Amino acid sequence: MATPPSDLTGAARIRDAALRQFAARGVAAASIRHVAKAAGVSPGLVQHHFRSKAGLRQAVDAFVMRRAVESFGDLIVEGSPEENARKLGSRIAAFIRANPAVFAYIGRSLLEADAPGRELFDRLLLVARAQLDRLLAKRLLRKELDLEWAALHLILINVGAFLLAPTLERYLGTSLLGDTGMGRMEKATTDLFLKGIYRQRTRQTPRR
Amino acid sequence: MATPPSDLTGAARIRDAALRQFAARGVAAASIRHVAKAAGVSPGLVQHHFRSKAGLRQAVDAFVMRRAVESFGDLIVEGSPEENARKLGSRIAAFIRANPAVFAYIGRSLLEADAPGRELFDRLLLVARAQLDRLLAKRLLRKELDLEWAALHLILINVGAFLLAPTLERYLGTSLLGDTGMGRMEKATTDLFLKGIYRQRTRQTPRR
DNA sequence: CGGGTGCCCATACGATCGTATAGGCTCCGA
DNA sequence: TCGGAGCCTATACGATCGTATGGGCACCCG
Repeated sequence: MATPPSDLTGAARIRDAALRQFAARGVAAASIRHVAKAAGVSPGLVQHHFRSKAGLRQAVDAFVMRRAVESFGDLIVEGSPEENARKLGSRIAAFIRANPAVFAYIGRSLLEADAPGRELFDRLLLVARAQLDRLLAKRLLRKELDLEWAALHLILINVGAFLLAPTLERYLGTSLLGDTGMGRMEKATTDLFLKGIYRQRTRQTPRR
Repeated sequence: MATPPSDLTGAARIRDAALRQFAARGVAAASIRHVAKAAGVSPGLVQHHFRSKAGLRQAVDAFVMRRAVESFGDLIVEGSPEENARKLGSRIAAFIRANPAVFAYIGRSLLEADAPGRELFDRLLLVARAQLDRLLAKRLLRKELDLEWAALHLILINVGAFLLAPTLERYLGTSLLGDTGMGRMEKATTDLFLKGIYRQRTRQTPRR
């Protein structure tokens, strides 16, 4: 109501409402009329600014990608594996905390394996792969690591957690977004990537 | 056309078609008319056997639950962490290979956090937790491991992979269900749980 | 032989979807 | 002053959804 400054007028308000509706209901289930009502405008205005529903989704995708790139584009690599793992983990956690709707939308979008969802996935994967490549260049990764699957694991765990957030929260008893819930997930996931789940063996590492 | 034997007449054929359609498109997006066409019957017959779409979903849920329980109830634990990780991985892989549609539907169902989805999740989690508890009793797990999140990680990676299967397959270039695709995912995931992704440090690991 | 009980199909109804179209309001420059 | 451009609303159309209803056809028991 308080007419937030510049950006949040007109199309931007619709775009934000669409992001939230898409994330909450899924792109297919969120109708233009829903989005319009959530944004407090008429359905016709949605078509006016974005030609069609596909156009609206394109705008949302572009917005999401902008946020993702500016949040993960500048990760630096230095120090021990432990430092890096924790840094990556806390960076992801911070992004989720700051952009919960954006993150939820990413998960939804990947589900619908249509063209926009695929492109979003490709670009997300590029970010993950870039980070892994930097770690690889610093020789911080296991030698036989399957790089492609490692990137997928990163995405699956984080995105998956938010796709199933309502279910997970019921199980864990706390909000996934809260400080305690987020911290716990961050630590568990970081430890998984760092050490796996099994007891450390006195490595003789018998090379296959 | 070839009039499949006994079970696959009438309602069963509709139920199977519904399972596949629900898994592929999501429950909301798969219409009764789609299901009917996939089953080769008229839309009216679907209502006749299952009163409504909710009734149809109930039938599918019951069928899926039966399959899941009979497939994971008897996991045994023995041997080294490596053995156990590989055994668990291959068991999951075998189930997925044998029941791809069932597994995909489970993922979809978890997404919709309604009552059937929640119950499915609870029972799935029970299986994962039971397996971890058995590993714990054998002292095969890291001491400070977050057991609840470890179970979630197991589910997230496997379920998530299949939720995003079409997208992943395009990226990996092979079918997730094929021998090569499945084997690669199995190995990568097992290795993640076994060793994480980072280079093994020259562990001084002073006992425990 | 006659009537009922399961399968199965065809049609219809109201709601909601995406989209097209036309009309108002405001504001600014010629 | 006035006319066009940009934002916004209202209404209408065809398609598709879930569901209700009624009618055929086969088979079986009286």
